[in-house]
Amino acid sequence: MDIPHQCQFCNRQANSAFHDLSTEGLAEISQLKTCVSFRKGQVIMHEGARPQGVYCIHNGKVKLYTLGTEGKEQIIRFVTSGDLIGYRSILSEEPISASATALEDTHACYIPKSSFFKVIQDNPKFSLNLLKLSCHELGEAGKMITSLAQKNVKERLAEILLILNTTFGEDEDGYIDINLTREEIANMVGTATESVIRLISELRKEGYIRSKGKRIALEDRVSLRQMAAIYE
Amino acid sequence: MDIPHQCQFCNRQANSAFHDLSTEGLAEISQLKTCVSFRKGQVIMHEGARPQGVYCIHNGKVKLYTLGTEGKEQIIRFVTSGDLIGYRSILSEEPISASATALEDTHACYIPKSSFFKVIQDNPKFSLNLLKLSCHELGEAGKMITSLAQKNVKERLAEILLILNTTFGEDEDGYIDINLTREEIANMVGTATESVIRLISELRKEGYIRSKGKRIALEDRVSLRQMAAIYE
DNA sequence: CGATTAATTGATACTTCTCAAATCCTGTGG
DNA sequence: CCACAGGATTTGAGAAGTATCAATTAATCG
Repeated sequence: MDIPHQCQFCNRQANSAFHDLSTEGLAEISQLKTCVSFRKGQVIMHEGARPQGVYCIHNGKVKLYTLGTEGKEQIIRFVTSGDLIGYRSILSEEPISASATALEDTHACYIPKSSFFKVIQDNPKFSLNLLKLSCHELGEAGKMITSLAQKNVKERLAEILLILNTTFGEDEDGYIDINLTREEIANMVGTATESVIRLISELRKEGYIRSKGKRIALEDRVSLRQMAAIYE
Repeated sequence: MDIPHQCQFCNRQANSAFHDLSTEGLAEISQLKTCVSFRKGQVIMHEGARPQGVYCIHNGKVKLYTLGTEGKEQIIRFVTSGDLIGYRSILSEEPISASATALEDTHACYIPKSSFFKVIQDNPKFSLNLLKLSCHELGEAGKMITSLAQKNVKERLAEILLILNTTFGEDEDGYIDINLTREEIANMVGTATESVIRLISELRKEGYIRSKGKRIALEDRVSLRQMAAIYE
C-alpha cells in the first residue's frame, strides 16, 4: 500500500478533518508526517498512555475500546479511512482514554504533536473542523449512553448492526463489510457473548438478518430500525 | 441575583471556557450578551431544537438529558456555574441532542450564535479552549459508556454518588449539595426508581452513606470508590 | 390541613449472565 | 492435501440481577 507523500494528493483528505486545509497547511503536514503500518491485531495506542502525535488512517479498520472491570473490552467506536486517532487525548491534555487496535492490516500517517498544534494554530478553519468533529462525536456518545441505559440487549444489537452497516458498507453479497467476532459484537452491545449469539440467531429466525459464519447481512432494515427505536 | 454587565468583572469567568479570553474579546461578549433567568423546573433547551445561541451559566444547576423510548429521561450530565449549554449543537451544526432543565433557579447569560462564532474566529485561544473542553467531555462520555455497559446497578450508583459529590460539593452537614429525586438518580444510573431506593438503603445499612430524606452524604469514600471500581 | 407527589417495601416475573459441554472453523505443520 | 490443535461458536440449564406492579407510608406545597 502506497500512501502519497503529499497530503494534497491524498484522496482520503476529502473525508477527513483536513478537508479544507490550505495548500500551505497540507504541504506543512506532508513534510512532518511519517507513514506507518499495523498488522491485524496490533495495538496502535494503549489506554493510559500519553501520545506524542496523532494518526490519520489511510486505509484499514480500527476499534477504540476501554478496558472495564476484569479486563473486559468495551468498544466505544470504530475508526476508518480519513479518521484521526489520538487527537482527543492531545487536545484535552489527558492520558489516552481508549486503546486502539487494528481489526485488519492498516496504513496510517503519523503527525507529531508539535506539528499538529502548529497546523491548528495556523489554520483556524482546521481548528473549527476539529471542534465540529469532536462536538459531533459528543452527540453520538450521548446517544450511545441513552441506548445502553434504556434499551434491552436485543434492541441494542439491532442498533449496532445498523450502525455497522452504515459505517462499513456491504460486500458484493450484501454482508456487512467488517470481520468481527461475536465477542467483539458483544463488547460493543455491552452484553455477554452467548447473549449476542442467541439474539443473532433469533433475528435470523425472524427474518430480519441472514448470516454465514461471522458474516451478517441485514434483510429488513425498516423493522430493525423500528426494533432499535431509531426514528430519524 | 445580579450578573455583571461586563464579563471581565464576572467571577465565573475563571472556571469557564472564557478564562483566558483577551480583554477585547470579553468586552465584545459583554456588549452582545443578554441576561436571562430560569425558574426551577423550567426547560432551557429542548431536544431536537436548533439553538440560536449559547447559555453561560452564572449560578444554578441544570440537568442535560435525552428522552429514550417511552419518554424516559436519561441524564447525561449536569451543568453549573461557568459551564456552557448549547455549544455542542451550534458547533456541530446539528439539532440539540439533549434537553436542559433547571434543577433550581438559574441565572445565565445568553450569547447569540453570530457573536459566539465571531469570538471564536477572533480568539484562537478561546477556540482551543472549547476544543479542549469538548475533548475532555468526550473522554468522560467514554467512561460513562463503559460503566453502563459493564458495571451492575450498585456499582454505577456508587460511582454516580461520588461524581455528584465532586460536582456539587457538600453543605454544612456534609450532605451532597444537590436536590435530586430518587427518580432523577435512577435516570442517571440507568435503572428503575425502586432499584435505586433499595440500593441506597443497602448502602446506608452497610455504612457507606447516610441519608435524610432526599439528602445523601458519603461516609466511606474509599470503599465506595472501590465498589465503583474507580482506581484513579 | 388536605391533596398530591415522592419514597418505600414486598411479591413476582422477566431478562440476562454464567458455567459447562458439544460442535464448528481456521490455520498450521506434516 | 489431510489431520489436528486451539480458538470461536452454539446450545442448554440454572442462577443472579433487575424490572414491574401493587400497596403503604412519608414528605411537600399551596
